[in-house]
Amino acid sequence: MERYNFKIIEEKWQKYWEEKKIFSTKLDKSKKKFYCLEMFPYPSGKIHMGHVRNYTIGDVLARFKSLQGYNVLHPMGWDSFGMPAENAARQNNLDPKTWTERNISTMKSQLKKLGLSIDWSREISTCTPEYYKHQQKFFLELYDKELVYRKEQYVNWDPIDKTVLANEQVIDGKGWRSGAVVERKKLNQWFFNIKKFSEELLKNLDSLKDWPNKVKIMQKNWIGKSFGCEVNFKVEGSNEVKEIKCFTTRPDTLFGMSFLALSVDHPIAKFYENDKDFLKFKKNCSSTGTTEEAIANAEKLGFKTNLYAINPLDENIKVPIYFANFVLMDYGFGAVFGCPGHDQRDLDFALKYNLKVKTVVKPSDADDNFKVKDEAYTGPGFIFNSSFLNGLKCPEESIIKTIDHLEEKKIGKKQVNFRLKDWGVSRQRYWGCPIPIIYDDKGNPKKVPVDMLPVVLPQISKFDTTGNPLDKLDNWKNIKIDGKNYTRETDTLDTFVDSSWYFLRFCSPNDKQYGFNDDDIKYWMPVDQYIGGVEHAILHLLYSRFFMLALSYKNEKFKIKEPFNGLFTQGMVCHETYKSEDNRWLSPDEVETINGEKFEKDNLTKKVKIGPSESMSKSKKNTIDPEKIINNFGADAARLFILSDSPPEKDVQWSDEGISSSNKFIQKLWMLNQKILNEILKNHPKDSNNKLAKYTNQFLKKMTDNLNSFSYNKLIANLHETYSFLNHEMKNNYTKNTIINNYSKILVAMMPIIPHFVSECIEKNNFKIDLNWPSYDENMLIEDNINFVVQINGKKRSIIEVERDISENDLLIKIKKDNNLIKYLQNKEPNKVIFVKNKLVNIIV
RNA sequence: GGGCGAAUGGCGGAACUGGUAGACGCGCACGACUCAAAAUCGUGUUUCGCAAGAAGUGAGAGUUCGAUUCUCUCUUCGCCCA
Repeated sequence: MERYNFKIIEEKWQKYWEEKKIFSTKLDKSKKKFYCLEMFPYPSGKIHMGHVRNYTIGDVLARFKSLQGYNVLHPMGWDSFGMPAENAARQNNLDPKTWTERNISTMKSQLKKLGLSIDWSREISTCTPEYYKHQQKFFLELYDKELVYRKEQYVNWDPIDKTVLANEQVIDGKGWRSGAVVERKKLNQWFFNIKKFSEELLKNLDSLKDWPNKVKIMQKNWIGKSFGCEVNFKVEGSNEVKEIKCFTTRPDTLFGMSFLALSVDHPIAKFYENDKDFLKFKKNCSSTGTTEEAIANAEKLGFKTNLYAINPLDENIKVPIYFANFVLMDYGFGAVFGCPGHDQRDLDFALKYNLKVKTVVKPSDADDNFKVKDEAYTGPGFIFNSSFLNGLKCPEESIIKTIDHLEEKKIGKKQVNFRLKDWGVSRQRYWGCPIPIIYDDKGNPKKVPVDMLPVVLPQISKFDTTGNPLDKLDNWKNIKIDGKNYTRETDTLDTFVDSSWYFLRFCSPNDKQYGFNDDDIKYWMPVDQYIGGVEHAILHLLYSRFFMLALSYKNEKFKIKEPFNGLFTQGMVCHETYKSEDNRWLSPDEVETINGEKFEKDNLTKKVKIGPSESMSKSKKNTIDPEKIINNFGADAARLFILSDSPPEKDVQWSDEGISSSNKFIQKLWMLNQKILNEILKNHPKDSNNKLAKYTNQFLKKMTDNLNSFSYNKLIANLHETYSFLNHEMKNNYTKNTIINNYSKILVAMMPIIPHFVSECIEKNNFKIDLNWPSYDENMLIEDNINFVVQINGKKRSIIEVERDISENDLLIKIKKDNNLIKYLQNKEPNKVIFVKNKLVNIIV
C-alpha cells in the first residue's frame, strides 16, 4: 500500500488554498462573525517553536469556527519596528528596512508551510508608511484632545553609546552593550496620559469575562489603586516654605512619625541649589537606576535639612525633614512621612540616622509593652500610644477615623492614588514611527500639518555606534514651512504604540484615508479570541485597552471600549538542555543517543550532561528549528505534536520521540483510511450492530466540548482513541451508508487539527461529505445499560452492568445475588445505603 | 516581603458540578514477523504481594457514606510585583 507522502500532499493543499483564496475574508453582514487573532510576530529572522505553538492554537480555533459557519477573520502581520533591526544594522552595516523585509519574507514562507488558514490579503507591516501614517494621525488627534504632553523625565542614559536604555537593557547598573555605568538623566519626552483612564481601565476589567483571572489580577496590581489621604504638614525653620503636602495610605500611624522625607526633585530643593553637599547628594541619587526595584534595593540615604515638620495631630511633635533617595517625585507629592515602627524602609532609614522609633500598632495578642526593634510591624492589630486613636482596630477602623479627623480639622483630605504612571512614548532611536511634531526657533512644539503627513522615516546609509542617527541628519531635521524655519522631533514612538491598534487595521487593511473604516470595525470588532504569550499580560494588553479609550474619548463615533473580548495565554515550548564535560552548551543537533545515554556527536567518547528542560532559547542552545521539523515530519505532524501532551496554557516539553510518534500516527490514520475504503467496497448488506454510530456521536460531543474549552491536548487523545476504535470495529460488518455517514463526520472533526491530511482523504475517498461542523444527537449519548459501581463501606468492590434507571431496591436484590459481593454482605445488615442514580451505590454494614 | 498558581506512575498528562484515580501519549518489558536488525503489529505496564488482598494523588489534620476535587496548617516549585 502506498505510504502517505506528506511533502507532496501538504504542498498541494497549500497551493490549492492559496490559489482558490479559500481563506480570504469578506465583510458579509448576513453571517455571524468571529475575529480570531494571534499576537503578531516581530520579524527577527526565522520562526521559532513558540510561534508554531501560538499560531497552531489559533489556527485550530479559526478552522473550527469557520466549519461552524462563522465568517472568520484570521489575519497576520508584522510588528516590524524595533531595536533588533537597528542593532543588526550597526553590526552588519545593513539597512534596517532591508534586514526587516528579508526576515518577513523568510518567516512568511515558513508560516505558510504550517498550513495556517490566514487571510494573507490583509497582511500589514508596522514599519511601512502605509501603516504608520495613520498612527501619526492618531498621535495628532490625541494631541488635540490633550491626551499627549511633553515633560522632563528621568531616563537610563548610557554615556558611551549616548543613548537611552530600556530598563531591561540595564544589567547590574551597566549598559548591556557598552558596559558603561548607567546614569539617570533628565530628558524632554512625550507622554500619553494613560493615568487619566486609571479608574476606567481598572473598572472595565470586571467586564472581561473571558480573560484569565491571572492577567486581570496582574493588571489590577499594575494600576495599583490605593486609598489614603493627603496630609498638610506645617514647616518650621524657613521663611519661604510654610507647608509640605504628603500622600499616605497609613495616616493612622501619624503618631509614630519621626521624620519627613522629600524627593530630591521636590520644589523645595531649589532652596538648596547652592549647597555643594546637597548637589553631591543629588548626583549620588541619580546614579541609582530608575526602576522601583533598584530604588528598593539601594541603601537608604538621606540629606538632613535645617527644616522641621510639625505633626498635624499633635503640635508638640516636631520632626526633622530629609531629602531621601527612596522618595520619587512622580508618586504622590514627592514627599512622605516616615513611621519607622511600621514600615521597614522607614525603619532602615531611622536606624541609620539614629531617629526615634515609636511603636503605635500592636498585634491583637500583644500588650502595651510591645515594641518594634529591628523589624517593622506591618500586620493588623490595635492602635496604641496614639492619644485619641488608642484602641482602634487597625486597619479596618483606624484609617477611616484618622482621615475623618484630618478632614474635619481641614489639615488633610481623603485621596485615591494610582501606581500607574503616564506612558512615556519617546524613544531616541531611528527604527520607529517618527513623531509628527516640529519645533519653532524658540523650541515650541507644533503639529506637522496634516497635508504633510506622513512624516516618512528617511533612508540612512551608515550607522555608527552612538546616538540617534535622525539627530544628525540635518537635511531631514531642518525644514521650512511658509518661510519659517522649524526643526523636526527626532524621537520616534515606542513600538508598543504600533501594536496598540493593529487589530483595528486588520479590519480595513487597505483604507487609504484613515487607520480604519467605521463600518468594518463595527462588524469585526472586538476581537473574539486573542491568543498570545503571558509576557504581554501587562504592557501590550494595557496599552491596547488604553488606546481604545483614548480613541473613543470626545468621539461619539468610536464606541469600542475593550479591544479583546476573549484572551488566551499559551505556555512556552521547552526542551532539555545539554552541556559538554567542559560546560559548553550543546544543541540537540550536537548530541547523539546510544543505548539511552547521550554523547557528543563529533566525539562519541565524550558524555553529555543532561540539564533540566527549559524554555527554548538561543543562549542555552536548546532550540529546535521548526523548518527542519516540517521538512522531516510534515506540518500536520508538527501541529499534532505541539497540541498533544500538555494543555495549551501550560509549558510543553518538546521531544524527538513525540514528534516522530505524531508522524507515525498520521501514517496509521492513512492505513486506516484504506481499510475503511475496503470495507465500503465490500458492500455489506446489513449493520451487525449500532456501535459505530454511537461511538461517532460520543466522539463528536467530546471534540466539540474540548474545542470550546481549549482542551486541545484532549482532542489529540480523542483522535488516538478513535483510531483504535475504528481499527477494531471494522472487523464488524457495516453497510456502505453507515460507514460513510459516520466516518465522514469523524474526518471533518479532524480537519482543524490536521487539515492537509483530511483534505487529501476527502478528495481521495470521493464520497459526498458535508463540510460543516457535524452535530451530535444528545439522545444517542444515553446508554441502555450502565456500569454501576458497588461500594461496601466506601470501598469499590465490584462493577455490575445493569439496565438504565434501575431503582435502589432492584439493584440491592441484584447485589445480594452477585457472587463477587456475597462474601462482603454475609450475615451483615446494611446500616445505611447511599444510592446515586445510574452511577454508584455505597452500602455501609 | 506581597499577590497568583501548581504539586497525580519511570516521564508528559486525564478524571464533568465531591462518586470506578492513572484516559491518551512517551518510555519500558514480553511476544509475532525476520537469518538478524530496523520498521511494523500484538499484549502488558501505579507500588508491595505468587495470590487473595493491601496501600496510594507533596506532608499533616478536618468536613463527608465517600476527597485528586472542599476547609485549615506546612513544604517545595513556578509566574508576577516589590
